[in-house]
Amino acid sequence: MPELLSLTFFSHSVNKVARQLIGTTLLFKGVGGRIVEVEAYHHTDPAAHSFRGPTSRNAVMFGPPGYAYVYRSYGIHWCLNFVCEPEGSASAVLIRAIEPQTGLAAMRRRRGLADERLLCAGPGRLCEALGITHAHNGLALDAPPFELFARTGRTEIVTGPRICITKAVDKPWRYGLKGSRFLSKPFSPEA
DNA sequence: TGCCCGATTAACT
DNA sequence: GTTAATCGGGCAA
Repeated sequence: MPELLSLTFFSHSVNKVARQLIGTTLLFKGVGGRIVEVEAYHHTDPAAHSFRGPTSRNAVMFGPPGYAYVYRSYGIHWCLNFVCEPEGSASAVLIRAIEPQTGLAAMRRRRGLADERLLCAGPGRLCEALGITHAHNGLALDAPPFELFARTGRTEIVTGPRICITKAVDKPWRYGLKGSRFLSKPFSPEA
C-alpha cells in the first residue's frame, strides 16, 4: 500500500508541492482517484485569493499547511485547494482534475449521467463528484474524511498557463499528468 | 450602498 | 461561439 501523506508534505514551496501532487491518490470518504491536474497560487500572485490579504472566505489560506481551503466559485460551484508553504505564506494548490478510480457509482450518482471522462475533469465537477462543500473548509488533509496516498513509480508531468484567470496569465503554474484523458482541458502542445 | 467581476459549468444557437 | 446561474469581494460614490 502506498505511503499516506503527512502534513509536512505541504510545507514546501507551492509550485514544488503542486508538481508532487500529480499522481497522488485523493480519497474523500473513500471516494476519489489519482490527481491528474492542479494549479499553484502564491500569495504574491495577483490571481490568488490571498493577494489582497485575509478575509472570512480565504482565512484558511493564512493558516498552517496541509489543510483544505474550499471556496464557492461563480456563486455556484465549490473548489478544493490544499494550503502549502510555511504558515502565513497564504499559498495553495487548486485541485483541478482527478482520474476517477474508487467509488464510481457514488460519483455518477452525484454528477448525474455524466460519462466517466467528465466525472472529475474540472474543479467544480470534482467537488460535486466527491461531495465536497463549504462544510469541509479547514479540514486537515492527513485525517478522515481525507486520505492522500503518495504516488508510486515514474510520473511524467506537463506544465502550462493556468485556466480561466484574468491576472498573471503568463505564469506556467498549471501541472498535469502527461497524456491523461481526464484533464479539464488539454495541455498544448499535448505531447 | 451599489455595481462589476470572477481559480466554472452546462445548455443553448 | 454565447449565455445564464448566482454570491463574495473589491472598489467607486
